Amino acid sequence: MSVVRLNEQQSMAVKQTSSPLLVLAGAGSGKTAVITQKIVHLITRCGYQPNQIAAVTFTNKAAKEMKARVGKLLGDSSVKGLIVSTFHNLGLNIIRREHRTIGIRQNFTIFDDQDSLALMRELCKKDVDADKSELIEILNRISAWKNDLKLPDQAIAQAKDNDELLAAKLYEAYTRSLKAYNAVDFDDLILVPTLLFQQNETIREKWHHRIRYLLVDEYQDTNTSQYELVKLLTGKLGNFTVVGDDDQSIYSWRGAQPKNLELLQKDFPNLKVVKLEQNYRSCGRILKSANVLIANNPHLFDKKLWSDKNYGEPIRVLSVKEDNDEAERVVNEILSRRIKQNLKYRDFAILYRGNHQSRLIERALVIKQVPYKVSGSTSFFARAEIKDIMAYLKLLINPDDDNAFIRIANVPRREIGATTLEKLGSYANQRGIGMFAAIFELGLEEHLTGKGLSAVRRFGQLIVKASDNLKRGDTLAVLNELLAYIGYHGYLFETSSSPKAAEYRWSNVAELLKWIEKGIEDNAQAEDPFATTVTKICLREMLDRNSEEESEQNEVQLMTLHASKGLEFPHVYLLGMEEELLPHKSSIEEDNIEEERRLAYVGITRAKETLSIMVAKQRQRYGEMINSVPSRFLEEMPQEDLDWEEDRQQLSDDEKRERGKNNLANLRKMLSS
DNA sequence: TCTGCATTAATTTTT
DNA sequence: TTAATGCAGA
Repeated sequence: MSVVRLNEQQSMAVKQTSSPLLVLAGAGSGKTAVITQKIVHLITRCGYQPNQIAAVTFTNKAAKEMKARVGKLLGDSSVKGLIVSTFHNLGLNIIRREHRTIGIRQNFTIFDDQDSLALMRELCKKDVDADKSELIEILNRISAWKNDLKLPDQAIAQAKDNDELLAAKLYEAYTRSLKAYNAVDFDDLILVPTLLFQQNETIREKWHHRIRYLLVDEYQDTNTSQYELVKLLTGKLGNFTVVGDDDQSIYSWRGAQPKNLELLQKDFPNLKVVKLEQNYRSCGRILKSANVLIANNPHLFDKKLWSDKNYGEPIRVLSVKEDNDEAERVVNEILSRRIKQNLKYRDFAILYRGNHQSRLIERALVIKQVPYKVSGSTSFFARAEIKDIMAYLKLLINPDDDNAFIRIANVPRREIGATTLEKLGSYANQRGIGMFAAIFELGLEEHLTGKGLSAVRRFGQLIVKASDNLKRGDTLAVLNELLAYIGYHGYLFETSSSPKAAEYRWSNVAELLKWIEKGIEDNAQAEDPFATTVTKICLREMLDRNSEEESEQNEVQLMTLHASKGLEFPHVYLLGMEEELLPHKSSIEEDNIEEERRLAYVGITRAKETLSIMVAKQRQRYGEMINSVPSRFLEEMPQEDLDWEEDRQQLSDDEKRERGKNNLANLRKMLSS
């Protein structure tokens, strides 16, 4: 690894440091190698100190991998101070350092979307009658405004209709609540630093000084506020390298603006552009199919990916009767190919459009006792028991977090009902303080009667005591003691449908505690290791923990197409290549086929050696079977490279004849080409 | 205030 | 089909 031969373009990309640089890096063209080599180059050849360089990615996984690679090249000790983090993490660090100027108190909470939803529900409770999907709709609008650097007053002023005006007003209220709770949401992690840099030249200069060179991975995924942050961080000098591929832009729903690639040329006239077009990952046929497919999309930049690897096996299209068969077929395939071709479980990846699709596959894998790993699923954090415990942790760190307070004041039941909370809330509101702080105010006694008051005060003391203990004792011991004291284990048994379910939920809690233990160890040098750990968990930074251990693990990889970006696998199974699934129904309705095509492109280009595409004729949806049609993307792919294979037993004679014809046609095409 | 039953919505992707 | 939500009654 330490001796990496770069091709001409890669080498140009690494050595170009005098002007801003855009690297257009096709799938599998070695962009991570370029970024890591460039960091090395900057440090060893250009006189940069490691702590003057920042490399920004979008996922924790990518950041972790990049850090490990650079560490390997230079030695872990000599990259001290080098920033390799996600956009959100970088923003978090800026907010932490500058919290005073921003007007946020230390130990602020990070709201994940579950928290935001709970808050929005609370805000709507009073006068707006909205169900969950409407709340999410409003939150999405707010998120879009934030990503577009629009503040509440602008949103209100520019509202086009009543719906929008309502959302804009809720945006204002939401922002005020976050402020009061001493909390920020995911979008704020970018928005707040960007606004700060826009408004405060001194601080901007300070960070210019701190970060002299910036590298951005997956640049096509940046949204408006992220691009603005990049510009503010690098200033007019434009000491940056951004790497991106418009064909792999799959996050427009999150505000990503692939046109930021073009904007760069306008904003930085001295921008240099380097294209990486040699693919080192996939065999020729897979690459060709991907190219042919993506040629159906319009392009910002021309790019011709090529490979000098061998052509490889045909791409198999496995057509099965229904989704159950799909799962069974894939698992059987993996089992037999593993034996026949002497492969490891981890050589296989199963990719799909939506998280729910993993369920059937998981079941089949469990039955056949195949070890597997589902990655990128955030469902862990959606679990009630995890949300409960996280709320306790957040409240311990930030007593102003009313959101957390409301969630757990009565969990487990301690006779603090809705009415009591309501009264406490309005009192706190009127006094302009947090609910937790309000508990101890004498004035509260006028608003709450004996029973409610004592229940609330008991709860307050519980938190105060635990918080005091945390300052002294061993964190984990204190947390365990707290859980034992509130009887959370017992509570799970009372509220679960079966003891088995309760045990499972408790094991989730135990898992969370294990993460915290590990986090505290890893961040022992931090000012507040416990708070740091909780923050990292909020940012999902510990989702795929101990990546080194993990790479030793031998498990079939399951993930969504989105989660697969940036990864590669020898053998890939692409599930559900059907209309309404890929492209997804809602994308068809919204006429956003191009992004779905890119998603398919990403999936196909993950494969190094073989690709198998699954198509089911019927699929269960909301409990009833519906017929499905092969995806239009299959038609767009080069037919001579596809090998259709029907499930033999389920073939009618007609279908067999049809298949034969097709195969013959394919064979002819192959011979003639 | 809590429990149990009935009704209904969900399946796009994530830091 | 499953999971979450809402309502009625104790």
